[in-house]
Amino acid sequence: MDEPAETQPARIPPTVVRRLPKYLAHAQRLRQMGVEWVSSAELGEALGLTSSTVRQDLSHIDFYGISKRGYSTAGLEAALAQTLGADHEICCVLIGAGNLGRALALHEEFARQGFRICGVFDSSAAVIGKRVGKLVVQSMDELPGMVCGQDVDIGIVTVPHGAAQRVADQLVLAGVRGLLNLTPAHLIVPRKIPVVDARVVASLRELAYAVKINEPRF
Amino acid sequence: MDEPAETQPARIPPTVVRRLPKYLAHAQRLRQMGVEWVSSAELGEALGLTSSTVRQDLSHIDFYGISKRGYSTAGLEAALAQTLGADHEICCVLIGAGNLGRALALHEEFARQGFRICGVFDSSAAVIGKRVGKLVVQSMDELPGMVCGQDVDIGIVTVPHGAAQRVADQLVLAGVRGLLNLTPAHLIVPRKIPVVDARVVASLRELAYAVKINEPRF
DNA sequence: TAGATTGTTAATCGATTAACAATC
DNA sequence: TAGATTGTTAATCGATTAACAATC
Repeated sequence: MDEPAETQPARIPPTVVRRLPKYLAHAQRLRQMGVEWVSSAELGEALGLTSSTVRQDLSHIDFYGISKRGYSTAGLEAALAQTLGADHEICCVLIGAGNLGRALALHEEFARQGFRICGVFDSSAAVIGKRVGKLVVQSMDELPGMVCGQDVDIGIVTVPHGAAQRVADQLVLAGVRGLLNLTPAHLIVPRKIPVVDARVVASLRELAYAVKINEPRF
Repeated sequence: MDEPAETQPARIPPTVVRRLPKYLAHAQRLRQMGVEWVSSAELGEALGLTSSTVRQDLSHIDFYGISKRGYSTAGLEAALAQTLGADHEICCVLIGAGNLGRALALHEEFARQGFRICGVFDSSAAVIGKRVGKLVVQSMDELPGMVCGQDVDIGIVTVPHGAAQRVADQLVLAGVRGLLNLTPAHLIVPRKIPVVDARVVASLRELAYAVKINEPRF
């Protein structure tokens, strides 16, 4: 009924949100390397942006630089982690225990970055019951129980194109709050459920086009 | 010295290029399902775009729809494949034979879509010589020979953050024409070499933020 | 023919860059 | 202090949407 009273409810433009993880990764790395301060010009050079874009972007988070010194790497890291919600673990389930799915489940970088895979599911009897690291591939029937029992936030979809929409429906029904889509399909879900696409083949196509434009071979 | 005489040299805006692979995947699928015609409104609905965006996007490729019927799925697929260079095989090398790298090398979808992995490389003696499907992990010393011998277009980088820039330098030196970056690093390369980022962790962060904004839990 | 759907132009919207006063 | 670097406003640039004449 009132105006939003909390600090920082202001929504950050999508294009800026997409860059914030890059600043976070870079700030993390600089701090680990013992660098204490970084300027917008240095950040821009490291990430392929103008210093102007960097300052605009960082003006969206609750953190300020200091004239003549720049940004504290530790402070920047903390503020970005807080804004992005990277300061606590997030629980994910992964659907599709093919090569790609199993590799993602085993990818230590996810756990290091706070994304815990707490379940791997598949519909094929051939893989149900097999181990993937410390987990065992479960049947799709067990999905709803795990999602509501363990407060699962995110579903990662790594199934073939033809199965993708059905799996997305099951995940939404089970109650996940967002989907990471690694399939070629476009997933249709209720408006309240965000979907982020991470399609490697599409990225390869985009790259192949850029390569071709540079100096056509055919 | 002359004006560009070829057809279609006009450069397509980056934002459109990024959507073309989606149209291609969808047109492929529709054709396979036996659907012969599709309207801009249907394409938009299937891919989460307005019909206006669809018509604008398709105006950049050398293909025309027909009033009252829409676009021929087969014609659309062919024109998009031609524009994107998806009508011939592209040879890739993959650097980094960890979980993710091996999974990508084994991912049949790449081959199906015309991206042939013709070499897997790693700098760690522990994995050199091991099999990955039909390939054997090679030492980085053998990279330059393979790239120029086999006309390799694309290098796929799947190594840890700290090794990414060094590997990118080696790939560029060896002569690849574009890089697909799956590491958290931002790669700095000569202006003529396009880089496309496909960072799964960054995508997860973006998603986690969207989820948090929807209904904050913390 | 009448109606639906295209291709394209013009209007709106959003993102990036430039510029500069404030400030450490 | 003088100089460098921020935060922010204004200007530019590009992308999306709306509108509509052309046309099958």
